[in-house]
Amino acid sequence: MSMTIKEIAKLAGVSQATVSKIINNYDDVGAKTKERVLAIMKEHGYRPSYAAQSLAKKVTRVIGVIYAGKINANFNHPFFVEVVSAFKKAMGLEGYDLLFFSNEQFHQEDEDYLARCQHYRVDGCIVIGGEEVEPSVYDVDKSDIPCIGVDIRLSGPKSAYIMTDNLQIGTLAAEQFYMNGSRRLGFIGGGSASHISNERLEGFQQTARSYRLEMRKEWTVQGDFFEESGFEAMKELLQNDELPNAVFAVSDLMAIGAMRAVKESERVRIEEMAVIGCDDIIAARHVEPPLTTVRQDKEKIGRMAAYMLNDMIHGRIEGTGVKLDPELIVRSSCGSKRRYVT
Amino acid sequence: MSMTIKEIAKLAGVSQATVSKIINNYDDVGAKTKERVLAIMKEHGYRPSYAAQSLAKKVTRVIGVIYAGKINANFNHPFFVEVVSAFKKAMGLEGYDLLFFSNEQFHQEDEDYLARCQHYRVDGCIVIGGEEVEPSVYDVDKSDIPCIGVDIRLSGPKSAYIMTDNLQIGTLAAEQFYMNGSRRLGFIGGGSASHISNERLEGFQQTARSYRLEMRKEWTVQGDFFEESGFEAMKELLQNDELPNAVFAVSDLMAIGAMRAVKESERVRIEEMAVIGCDDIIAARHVEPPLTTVRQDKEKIGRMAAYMLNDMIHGRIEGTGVKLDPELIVRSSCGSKRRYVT
DNA sequence: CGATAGAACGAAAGCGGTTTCGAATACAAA
DNA sequence: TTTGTATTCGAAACCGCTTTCGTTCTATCG
Repeated sequence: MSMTIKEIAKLAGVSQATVSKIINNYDDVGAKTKERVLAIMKEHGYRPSYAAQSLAKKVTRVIGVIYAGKINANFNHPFFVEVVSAFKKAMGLEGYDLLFFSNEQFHQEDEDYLARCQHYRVDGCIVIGGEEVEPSVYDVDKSDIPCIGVDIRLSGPKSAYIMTDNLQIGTLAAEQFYMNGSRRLGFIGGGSASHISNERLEGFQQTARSYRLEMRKEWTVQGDFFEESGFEAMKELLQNDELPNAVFAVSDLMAIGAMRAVKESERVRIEEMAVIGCDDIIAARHVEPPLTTVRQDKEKIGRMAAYMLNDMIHGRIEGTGVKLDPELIVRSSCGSKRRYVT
Repeated sequence: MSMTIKEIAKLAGVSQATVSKIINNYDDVGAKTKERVLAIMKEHGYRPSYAAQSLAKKVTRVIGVIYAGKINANFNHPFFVEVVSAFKKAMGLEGYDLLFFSNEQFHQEDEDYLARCQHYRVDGCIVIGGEEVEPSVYDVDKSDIPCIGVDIRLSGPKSAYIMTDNLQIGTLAAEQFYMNGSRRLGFIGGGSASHISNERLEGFQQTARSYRLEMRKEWTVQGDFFEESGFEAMKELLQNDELPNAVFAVSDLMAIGAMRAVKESERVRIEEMAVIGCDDIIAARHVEPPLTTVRQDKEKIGRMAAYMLNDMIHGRIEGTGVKLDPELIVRSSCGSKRRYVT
């Protein structure tokens, strides 16, 4: 077992209080005493108990990380990996560690994540993705711990959110199809319960309409943001008598799966089906053909989430919502050099 | 602020002890009392303080996650993402949450990760990758907290490690090159200080030698496991007067970068350069040409790491080392259908 | 009816720290 | 020498919860 502060104190012939002051850099400790105690601490590899400290100080220096919803948030989804990675780095600079809650036995018991956050008394928390249409269990408003949502709209005085502007995402995709000469547009969504997917669809539809591009409802199918679902979705799409000549998938993973389905089908060649994805994950540029995609600045999202959360923790800002601009990355899966038959 | 157990006790007209017993499911509290207290707790959204609990109980139910070394361990490296994801899931099933330590301000202060683990009094910890040749700072042996290393050999009574058999990895790659008809072999490593990279090289060399395949030392270059370094490494390789006709990179990311370099060069076409990677990350099958790779079972590594750690925590096993078998996945970047000129 | 064994509950001593505030000591100025 | 002012230190209360152990109360039995 680890040593306690009391033992160190005894060893050094001083009081607990003095040792504690040394740990916390108080300035009312003599230089020689300090040195001596420090030496003893080092010699015995003493580390103060975090639990005891945070109990006494009422501060944890820990941020809770919550993967919300069943829809699309996931520890190993490339989009979130990048976001969380940037978030982790930025929070680390501020001295925070990250606590990832297990969600495996979550649904057994009727406790929600926020309860876990309260339980741990984390200084703040980040909720990752998964906004669903039905009212969510994340009753953030009642909580008084600072919370930032990524791809999920959290409201309340101590909560904020950040996401890419989803309407714009849809718009950019549709515009590119127009420029590319595609006239018949399909859509692969992330589930009809997913808010962000629906908003992208909305932007996509609006723009398609204004350019007089054709969209049929049988050309709109839903997946779950992951690759396999994109593959299945495209297979389903290819069942139709008449086909679109372009498809926008709301995630690169699904777009990649969709392209695979096209390649495997004998009905249509990949050159005849323009594809646009969303996110610009690393794999996007490596697939064949390289994937045109609506890029989200994952690094920035993570970093800003950290800044905003940090500000909220220190009472510097009130809860707000931020939307970032997406950026179209044109590659040959829907390059402007190619022309498609209308 | 959250309520305390004392307030709940007062509200319910019972003692602290009774409330605590209810929280911890003791069986010496009356049914009616229990019900009443439970109702009050729910009504006020009471959650016991984790810090206070773990201080009193001396148990944390938290596992520390450490990304070790500067070489290759990284939060967003696809290999580790998969491993940690599986680990997280398995530990979650056991009721553990994961604490990710920030390493951003780590090197400023002279404290090592294990100290952080001790500080938090985590029940166990997992150290991810980054084994280096020089003696590491992870003085695990001195620590008494259960530790499992992934891709890093931890020793000591309370520590174990798990990794894929690196010699075999090298062997499989070389054998495939032989079967494929490649006779001149290049190698892209993960840094000469990386143990796992060096072992793969060793297996590769041994097998190459036994098949009498040619390896020149100028055909062996070092990267850092990430894509850009593979790109640079291949560019460097291509400077040579004479070239290999096959290259084994110790990570898929580097292999992908290397293929990109080949494609961009006018000196040699991608069809003339067989490439094998390692890991079998998701992108491997999607690049063009699809990447032949030595697969590591990332899911299994993560899962087994969890089991082993769990066993160690409960004193069921002593520290050991486990090596898993790799598996060759043949795709067209080095498929057996193609033949290379010797 | 008294004795007795459970059942139900509470007092109090930790767990390992922090922090306030007063005491003791040192040193400078008067 | 006396007084005043820093400087250095420690006693003790507290943070919120767990757990032991003893006490009280109730129900059952001879």
